[in-house]
Amino acid sequence: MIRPTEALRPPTMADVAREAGVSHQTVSRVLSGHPNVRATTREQVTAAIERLGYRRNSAARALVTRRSRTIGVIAVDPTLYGPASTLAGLQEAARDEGYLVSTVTLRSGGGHALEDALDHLAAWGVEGAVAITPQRSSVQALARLAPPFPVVTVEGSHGLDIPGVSLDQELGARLVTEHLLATGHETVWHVAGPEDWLESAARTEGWRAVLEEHGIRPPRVLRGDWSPLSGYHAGQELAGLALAGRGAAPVTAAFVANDQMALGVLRALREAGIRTPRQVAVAGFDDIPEAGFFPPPLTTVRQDFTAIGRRSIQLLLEHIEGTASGVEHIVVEPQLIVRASTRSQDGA
Amino acid sequence: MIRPTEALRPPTMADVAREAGVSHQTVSRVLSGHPNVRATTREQVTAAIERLGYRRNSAARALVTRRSRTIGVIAVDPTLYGPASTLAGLQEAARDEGYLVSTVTLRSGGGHALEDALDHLAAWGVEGAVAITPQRSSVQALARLAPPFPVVTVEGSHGLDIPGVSLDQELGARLVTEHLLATGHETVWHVAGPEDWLESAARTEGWRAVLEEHGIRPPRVLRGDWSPLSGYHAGQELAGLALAGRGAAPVTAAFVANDQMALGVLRALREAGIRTPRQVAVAGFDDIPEAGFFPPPLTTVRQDFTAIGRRSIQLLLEHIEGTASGVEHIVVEPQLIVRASTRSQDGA
DNA sequence: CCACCGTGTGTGAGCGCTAACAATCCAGTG
DNA sequence: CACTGGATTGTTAGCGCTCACACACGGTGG
Repeated sequence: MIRPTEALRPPTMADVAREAGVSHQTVSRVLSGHPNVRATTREQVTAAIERLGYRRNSAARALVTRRSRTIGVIAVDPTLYGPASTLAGLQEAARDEGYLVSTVTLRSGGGHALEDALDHLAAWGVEGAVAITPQRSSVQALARLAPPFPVVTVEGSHGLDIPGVSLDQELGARLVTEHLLATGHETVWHVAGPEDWLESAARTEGWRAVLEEHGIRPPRVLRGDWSPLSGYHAGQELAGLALAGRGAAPVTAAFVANDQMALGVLRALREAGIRTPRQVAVAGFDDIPEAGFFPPPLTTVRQDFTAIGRRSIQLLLEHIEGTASGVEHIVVEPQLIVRASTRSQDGA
Repeated sequence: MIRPTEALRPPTMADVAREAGVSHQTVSRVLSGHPNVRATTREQVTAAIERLGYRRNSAARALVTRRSRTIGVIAVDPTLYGPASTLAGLQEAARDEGYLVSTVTLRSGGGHALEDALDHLAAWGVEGAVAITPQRSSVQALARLAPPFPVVTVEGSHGLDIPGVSLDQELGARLVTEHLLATGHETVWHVAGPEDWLESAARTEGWRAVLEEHGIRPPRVLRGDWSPLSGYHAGQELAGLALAGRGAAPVTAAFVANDQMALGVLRALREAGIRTPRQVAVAGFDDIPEAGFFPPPLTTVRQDFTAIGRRSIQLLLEHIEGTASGVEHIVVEPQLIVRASTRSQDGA
């Protein structure tokens, strides 16, 4: 049965010292791998530790060293695939570095919630924090708050004076858009994410830039909230435009800002009797595990979330150790994954 | 710019005491809401705290109170929708109770990884932990390990001597199976999850029980690994059976153990030219956000992950406070969500 | 008028650890 | 053979906080 060990208080360093017949300082030295300890002494101490089941008290250590060896993570919606994957990458990286990761999830993205979260982390003495705050408002709040420890952002440092790691969203969007144009489409429609999200803005920007470079006037941007339902609504609108004939730009290709919305778009098109990719090609962003099994399998942009997590921990540690070189922005490259939803264009 | 405050060490309680012209103990009393402090004194102290930007040092507090006010969470694959949602629920609940949540993710589910994770948490002095370890092997390892703090499981306490919270998986499976039979199917096929997962076993059990209660001999169980791809393979097998004609039990309905695999099954059926639900009805489990937009929208079982998270924190705190009444198993009820993938059976 | 009590406040000890310094030992050196 | 210096170990002083206790004060009751 799993219970706390008897109310006996756990052994202290002094207990180990007594058991091993040395001073507590020697125990401390053994534990921290100090070189100047005779091998035999070291063994005695190790044996005593083993025998007593001793474990260093992290609170006492933190008190005297002023280092909690804990870092905080602030995540907005860890239910979404992206944040969840980043989180997982972060955890692993931090643990490898000997840090404990404490996570705080934000109910809403509001500036006040973020302040509370930072407070919560500060109260527990984290040495630094990673903020997975892809909303513009959150990042601005972060820049304003100036917490008592270094903060690194994930997907949020654009143009602000905060170090961070992000995927090259714009490049991802460019890859998709170029791909669609190369497949023979006259133009590419776009279903964007929420306006407040930096990722969303960057994706829209990449899409727009490519079209303009090709001398194409970008069609009106449709907008969703990342959810499949919002994609569905956008899809209905696209379907209407596609069927209405050539009012404006022809609807033969759409770049949807994430895979979940793309699923909704696909559904709406199908319901309207529009075939994908024959009549309208659709591409997404994220490469969620389901994407390869959508009807049809979705062309999308893969993000290396593990790398992002790892890099951000690395960057944060540099700031904690004070070895950071200014305000750095690390950019991770995305990868285009071409699947059936954009293949074999009708008129190509 | 976000940086640690100057190398000046942060103010201590003694600083506040001096500033307010009282003793450090009075400051402590104010901070912990002790009643016997004169109102004017309290105000002076509060003002001094404000002025200095003072903050209690949690390490010092933890050292003397022997309470870290931190709880650990061990999660297996926080990328999956279920664990991620549970995690989110946990976080919120814990924070409301004034606890910090430290998460450790398990690379693999192996017993050794779990031991490492517990060690990691123990090293930081968590007061208790929630283990989201839906695999049988993990739970068994947990039962064997007996860590120095209370542990509560989520989806893992079945039959073992560990308190825990779980969804009534069996009931969920029963609801689905009953629903499919009620729609007129002669029998229901089943695509199970990995054998090692308790959730998978319970779902299979519920399905089997219902069939047997109806005097139906359960068909052979197909098995996947929760991924869409494995569902796709299972779907191909089902499609083969469906088209081969009536060798054994007719394939007109399938209960797939999670939504992601169900997506794969749907795809395989579609590719084989089998219509859903007209020829084969399909139901899933989890109600991931995408489920309502599958082709066709998926009948599934919804789990209230937030409730599960909340209840498990509650249970854990009871064990930490010592007010727990034995080894309790809390069961949360699932909800059947009927959508198009099982509606309008051909022969009904 | 003094023992008694409750309220408000201060004092001292110590939580378990690390860092700085002091002490000891022993080999090598002039 | 005292003398130096590195290796090894011990001693002491806190880190910042809470707990237990002591103390001061005014009001009661006998």
